[in-house]
Amino acid sequence: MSTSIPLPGMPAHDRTEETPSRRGPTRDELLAGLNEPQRAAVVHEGAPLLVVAGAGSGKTRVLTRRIAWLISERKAHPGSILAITFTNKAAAEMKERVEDLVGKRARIMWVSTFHSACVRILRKEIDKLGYKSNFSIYDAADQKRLMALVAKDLDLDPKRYQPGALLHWVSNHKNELRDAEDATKDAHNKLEETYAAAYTLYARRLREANALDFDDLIMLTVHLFQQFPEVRETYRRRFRHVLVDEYQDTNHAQYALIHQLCADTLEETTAAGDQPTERVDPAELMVVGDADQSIYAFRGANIRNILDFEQDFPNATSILLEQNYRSTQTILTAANSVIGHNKGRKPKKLWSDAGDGPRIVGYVADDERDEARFVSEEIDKLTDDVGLRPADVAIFYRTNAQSRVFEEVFIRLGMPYKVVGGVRFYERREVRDALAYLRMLVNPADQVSLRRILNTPKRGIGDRAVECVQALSDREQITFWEALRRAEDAPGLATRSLTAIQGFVAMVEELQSMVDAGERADVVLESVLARSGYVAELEASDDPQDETRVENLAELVAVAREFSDDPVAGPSADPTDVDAGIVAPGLSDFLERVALVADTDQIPDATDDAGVVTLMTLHTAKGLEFPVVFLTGLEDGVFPHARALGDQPELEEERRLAYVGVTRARERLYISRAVVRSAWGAPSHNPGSRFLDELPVDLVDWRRTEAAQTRWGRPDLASGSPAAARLGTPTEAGRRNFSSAALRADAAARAKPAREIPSLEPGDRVVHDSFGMGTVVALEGVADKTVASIDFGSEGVKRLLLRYAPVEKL
DNA sequence: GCTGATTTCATTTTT
DNA sequence: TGAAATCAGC
Repeated sequence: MSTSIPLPGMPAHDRTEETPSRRGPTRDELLAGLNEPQRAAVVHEGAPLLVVAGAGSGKTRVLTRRIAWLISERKAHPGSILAITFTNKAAAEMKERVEDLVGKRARIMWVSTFHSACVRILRKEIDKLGYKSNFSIYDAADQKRLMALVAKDLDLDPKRYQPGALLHWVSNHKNELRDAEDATKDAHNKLEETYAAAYTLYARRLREANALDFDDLIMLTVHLFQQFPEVRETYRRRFRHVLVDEYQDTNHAQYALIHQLCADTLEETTAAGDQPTERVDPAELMVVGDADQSIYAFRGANIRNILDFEQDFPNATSILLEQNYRSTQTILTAANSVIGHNKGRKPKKLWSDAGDGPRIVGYVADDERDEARFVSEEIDKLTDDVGLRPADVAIFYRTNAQSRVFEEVFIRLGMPYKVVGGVRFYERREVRDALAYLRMLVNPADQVSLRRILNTPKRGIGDRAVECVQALSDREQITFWEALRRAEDAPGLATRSLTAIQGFVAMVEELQSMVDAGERADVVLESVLARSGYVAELEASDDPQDETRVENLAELVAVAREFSDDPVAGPSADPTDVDAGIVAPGLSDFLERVALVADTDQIPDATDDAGVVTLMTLHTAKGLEFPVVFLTGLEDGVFPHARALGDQPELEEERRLAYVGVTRARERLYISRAVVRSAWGAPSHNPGSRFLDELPVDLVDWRRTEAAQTRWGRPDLASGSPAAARLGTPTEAGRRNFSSAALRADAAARAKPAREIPSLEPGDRVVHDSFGMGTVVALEGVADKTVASIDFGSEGVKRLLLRYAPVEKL
């Protein structure tokens, strides 16, 4: 396999096709409509550059114009540009926009996600690390299954060591570039030793399966560069310009990768070695991001990367983009005010010259259904009075589960909507099954996929048979697949099972010969579905769910067909791959695309779904904007989430999430909460979100407050009763916000008379006679019926009736 | 080996 | 509340 990357300029063939009619854009065109700092970022030369881009400050514009500028003005070869985004969708958009500016030659740029870029590199180089280049890529569900197997093999108590927790731990290590060996060395207690053991076995199983998980893609690329400086230099020579979007969401491994490619001083990996590799000047680096929008710390993103950029890359400069082109000043002031409560952030104040716009509208609902009803009525009003379309409206919530109430109420009221996210297409059981078939055809060593489909549909190969085959594979040191092929050698295998296995092996081998013959992905897929009896089983079923399953599979076939038909879908789009012998997109290209591309985004396009309201979590909302935004469920325990209440860093992340939510709105922002919300069956009484207290009072027009509910029952919805409105004004409320702080104190006071019930609020530290120290997470009920959910750390979260529970406030 | 019943346990998730 | 995972019982 060809391992060297042709240098920029070497593959001349891509230029021949270029349409000479299209003259490149002029300097003025490239800089048109940019403000001063934006312009500075576009034309910046030399030292590493950090662009701190507040929400809506036009960062995508800066990125695309800069790339166009590099190509057009500074004569950079497109092949020498590496631009990293966090989603494939963003990558595709950026590529398209640059192409619009400078023409087709932009196509050979590497505009991709970290993961795609790494896969591309690893497919060429991974043999150096002892893997085969047809490696499988395991997603979260595969990882979980594999880790569950590992835990079972190690005889770990599934209560104490949950696969999810183990994986999280492993993932953290990988993100820190620490392999299983490092983890084992650093294990200082029994617990860590067990975790390290799980990591070790998990890593071994992955390797045996010739599979990488998402974290491996990055970590192994970094390891590759560290262990093979000459490979690294090849890529350093190639990429003269590196641009990274959403830099605040990079983890350590990703940072290290960038550092490998762009830093001036490389750690002394070569010093110990023999022949010093020839040094290459560092690439020009520009990173763009906004620390205030870092909301993926829970997944390993390290906000320090952006905060410490100037230390990490000496003589770096930074540019601050504060002018916002999206929202009204009211919305920005609210956003600035909320985010201002985070500590240790670099000061940044968004501003706009779009005018103040309408005030923020607040609403306190009786319960979550009432909240949904309010939202729906308000949307109706907006469409009638202001001429907005439902598509202009987005509804955000903290957790996916909250979408259900909206769906129920919207269906009843006839409000058209679309939920984005939730159970995704590629996570559906039938889709995963089908993909598992395809993956094991390409990479038979892929044990997780193989075992997933071995008995799906049911063909009489049960646990017992699997154990026998596993024993054989262990004894003979062969892969599970090899063991299946030699099943007749497996002791203790029932004849029945053996026949079933042989039938399965024959079927797979036949399908594999299709793959080897280079058959199209959709054709292979259809054969798999037919030959395996998978579709037949679903069609025979009378479960209505199975009907949609068949439809989903048809959809998957359609996706595969479209992919196979698309001449630029495969790696052949990159001329440097042509000499590697890869021509048409094949099955493995399809699998790669599927593994690395999340759902082809279902966010309604303004043009084709004009009549649909969009519902999504705050996380999915990042990067989007809507004329009208409803921020719902603003309750302590919901948003901020209960798990974050007792923890400062997590609380700050929640606050950034709130900041992201608020800044999605262009013109109108609604904030709402429910006094009572049914969570997991039992209704609970939630205090208002502390973020509500952080909004400037005069910016919010409270249509209804909690006081309105408790004192007057059904409120006047149109504009708020005079009394309620008065209570919402700063003067009457004693210049306090009408939400949590005041009301929490109120509730506590009213709860007092009963007896010695401690007056608690979420976040309070308490001590319990037998559970020890804990943090109050939530409160339900009033007076002597108050039930507190208290997190006792390792003891778990307990729900205690305060009247009896021996708890004491600290 | 397969099935219905019971039990368990619930963030966010660009890749 | 509801989905998924595990467990008896056939």
